[in-house]
Amino acid sequence: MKVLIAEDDPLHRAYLHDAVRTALPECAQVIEAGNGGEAEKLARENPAAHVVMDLQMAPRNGIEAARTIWRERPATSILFWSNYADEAYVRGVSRIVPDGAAYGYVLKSASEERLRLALRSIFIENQCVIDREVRGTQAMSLGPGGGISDSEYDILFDIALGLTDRSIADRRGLSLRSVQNRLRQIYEKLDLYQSGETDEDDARFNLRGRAVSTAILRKLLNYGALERAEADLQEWLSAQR
Amino acid sequence: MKVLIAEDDPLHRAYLHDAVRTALPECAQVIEAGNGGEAEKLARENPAAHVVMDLQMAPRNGIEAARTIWRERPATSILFWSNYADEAYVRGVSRIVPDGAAYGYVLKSASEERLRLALRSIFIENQCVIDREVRGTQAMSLGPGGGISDSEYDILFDIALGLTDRSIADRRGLSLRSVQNRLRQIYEKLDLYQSGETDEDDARFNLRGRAVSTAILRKLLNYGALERAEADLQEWLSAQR
DNA sequence: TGCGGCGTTGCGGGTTCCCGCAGGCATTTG
DNA sequence: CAAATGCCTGCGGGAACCCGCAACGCCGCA
Repeated sequence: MKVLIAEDDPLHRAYLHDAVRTALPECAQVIEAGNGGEAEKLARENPAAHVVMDLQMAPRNGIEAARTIWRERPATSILFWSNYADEAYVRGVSRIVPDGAAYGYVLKSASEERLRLALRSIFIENQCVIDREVRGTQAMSLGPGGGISDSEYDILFDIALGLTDRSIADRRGLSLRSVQNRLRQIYEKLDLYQSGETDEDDARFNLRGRAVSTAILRKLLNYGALERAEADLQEWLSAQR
Repeated sequence: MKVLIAEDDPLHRAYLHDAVRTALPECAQVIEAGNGGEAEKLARENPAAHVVMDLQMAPRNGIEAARTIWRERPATSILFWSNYADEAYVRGVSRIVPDGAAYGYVLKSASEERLRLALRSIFIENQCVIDREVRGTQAMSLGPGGGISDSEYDILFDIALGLTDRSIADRRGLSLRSVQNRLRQIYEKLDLYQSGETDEDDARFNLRGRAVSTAILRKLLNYGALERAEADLQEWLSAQR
């Protein structure tokens, strides 16, 4: 058994290396990568390796790396090891995991015990392991209240990227009016209709912009997700002309 | 001499503790805090302590903690130790440092040698030390090209928060038209007028939203900065009625 | 004293955004 | 089959946004 570690912080990398060694004595080799690009290369060279992946790395982050690894080898087991349980990360991961692949999501704040347990569950038992707090944010996004559907999520990205209603309609294959309806639903779910509606001096906020800022503050959006969305957008733009 | 360490990651905290011990043998006591709130409390209890501060912490980040510490003791020496040289962080720090205070900004990716040197320079020689890459982003923001002035920066936050032109005018004490002029300058400096102006099919982008997304992608804005801006905004809103 | 640059403000317009209203189509339910 | 529900679409209008143009005050400079 081989394990590939992708993590840019040397301290955390060493810690991980140690945890893998003690949790998986049957592991013959531990390979280390310092960013997403390296991880993809090393995964290609070691086709049987399991992967432990940090999410925030530069210049190529964990989600992009995982996407290309899974594209080449859909059966790979990947354990994501992240600082945060933000919805943007959780959605980003759950949206790229192939059917049948085993994966896990544990927080860096978890105890070493939990980390070791997750390593064994995923790489030996081939079982999915999701950290408790992460499940919490997952449940919240599926609940009836603030739950934003996938299609709404897409359009949230579009306005976060600064696209026009017209462009969104083109891109998503909808009419202009439908885009606006979806926007309205998003505003609704983001609770933008309850601030400053005391008497008549509303109009404090531009709904479009306010949606983006509250999405960021609620961690539905973050830098990495926006970066990926921007890359997709550029790709679509150049395919357009 | 006492040194207060504020850093939420245990691994990094231990590393820092070690570095302080070896760089400053004359240091009698090293105090550790796990987040910004703790740091403020411990700084209050140890009025003579120098401070080493991580920027990204939860629930209270390094900039807020530094702000209150400096408000109570403007002469405190603070060394910021951060993962990133983003303009949002650099501006956030340089905007709160009091006159005459010694401070430093060192990246976590710097060698331990550099870290030790910075520790001695700031806490013993009372000298400012700014990491090379950080100076780079500082210079870029002051240069003639993409340099965004402070007043423009304020308004960039306002649109990122989703405020209306009218509200921005009220808040900043400007006329509506002046706000729009400043917005135009921001769009100019963000290079929003060069994408998709090939023939006539422009209008791909909503300038207002596009400004926010490119500001985030260029790291002029980030979560922490937006969070602080939102808090300021709420304060102003409640002072308004 | 006069001149030119800079920032601010007002006016008017074209465009986009936000939304109420109503009609069309598919699926579900009694 | 009829009614109901949900989603998409078009129309129209009021508000906000983006901007060209022009006037005014302020400051530095010859």
